[in-house]
Amino acid sequence: MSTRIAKPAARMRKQPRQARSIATVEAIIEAGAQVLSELGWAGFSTNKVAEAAGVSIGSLYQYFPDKLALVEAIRRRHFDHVLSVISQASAEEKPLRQFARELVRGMIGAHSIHPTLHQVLLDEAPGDRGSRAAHASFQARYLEHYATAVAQYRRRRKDIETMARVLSSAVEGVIHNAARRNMLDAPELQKQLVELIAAYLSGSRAT
Amino acid sequence: MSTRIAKPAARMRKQPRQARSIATVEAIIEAGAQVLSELGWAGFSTNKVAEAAGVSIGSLYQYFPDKLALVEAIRRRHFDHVLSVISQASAEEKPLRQFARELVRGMIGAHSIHPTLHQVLLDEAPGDRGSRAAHASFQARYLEHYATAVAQYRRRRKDIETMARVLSSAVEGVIHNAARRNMLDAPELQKQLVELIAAYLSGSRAT
DNA sequence: CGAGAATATGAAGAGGATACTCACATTCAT
DNA sequence: ATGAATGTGAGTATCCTCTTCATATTCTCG
Repeated sequence: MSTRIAKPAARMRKQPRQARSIATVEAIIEAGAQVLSELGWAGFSTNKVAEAAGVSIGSLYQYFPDKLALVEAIRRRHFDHVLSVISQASAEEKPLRQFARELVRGMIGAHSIHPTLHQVLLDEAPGDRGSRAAHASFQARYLEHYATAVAQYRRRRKDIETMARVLSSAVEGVIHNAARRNMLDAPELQKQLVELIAAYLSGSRAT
Repeated sequence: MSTRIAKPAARMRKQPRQARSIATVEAIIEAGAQVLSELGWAGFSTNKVAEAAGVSIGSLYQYFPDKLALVEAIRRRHFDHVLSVISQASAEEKPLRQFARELVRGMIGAHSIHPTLHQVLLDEAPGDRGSRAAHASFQARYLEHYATAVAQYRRRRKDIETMARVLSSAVEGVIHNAARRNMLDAPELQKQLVELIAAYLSGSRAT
């Protein structure tokens, strides 16, 4: 923990001071995540978010200077969540299969509320201005957690970074796909995903 | 009427009869794929496509009755391509690693021109009424090819369908992710993807 | 050649969203 | 009670969008 960046609290026009406004801001972010997940970036409009939050459009602009600041807040919250999940799964040393199980369980949990939010945030929603740095930082820390896990079960020092990339995107691909088909809860799918991770990390001797 | 449309190659307002118009239609579809891949569904407008194709907007509507018919044509062409790649890789019986290598090579080839087209087509672009059936048919045949490959290298009959789903979405996830970062050509990534497939299909003996 | 069919053009219409503001109302803390 | 914090939503201005149509160009074929 070298660079301790205290929460810049996201670009806000005004800081909510009372409990009422804190709840409002929270409702807006939550509704924003929902709209983004369900309608995608193309259907993400400030008016729609305000309506979904049960709040007037004016209230939204009371705290978020513009649309992008809102996306930024949503992104931050979601990424923090995902990061904590991975961080926990790869925390202590533990048997490979246990790591895989915890990772899968956590990732599924992180995606089951807003199933496609993650992909929309990564693929569709534009990131610009000051968010580029934060975004890169998230990606780096995200991969780093995977890398430490990979390093733990794999000897070769060489391809660890590439393996982390491959593993993380494979896991995301499976979860994203399952989310689209409402199959996130299917236990046999979860089991097979665990198998995939374990098989890859333990290596194969196949012909 | 006896206007029997043998194979509605796509819902077209007019059939191109001369070489010139065939080239125009081709240019429109190609430009459409490009725009869709680069700007996503949100940035996919008929005017933009026409401009990218070096053709007037009028020409576009000469052959495609509306926007959706154009997406449909793009989708059809791309899916046909992908299907042929997988079909070829899983055709004859061959050693596991060879299958994996051919699959990876083919999938990367199919994505290297319009890197994110596949995902946009699956996730963002809406499917109109008539395309639902075609879309489902594609998904079924797509999975079936994976399933035959899985069945070939795996004994257990039980989870084959689930395994096919997991494998296909994992491969897509890795490729999609690599495409976003312009890393589709990185040989170590290709190699690791092959490893992932081989490891999963040959099973693990991990603790 | 020349007539009619095929193909190409792009300005313009009609419409719908959209992000965002502002003048004012309500509720809070002290 | 009084000012600060919070909430409202009709309205504005702008930007695009899809699609048409009357016209111009190019081709085919007898």
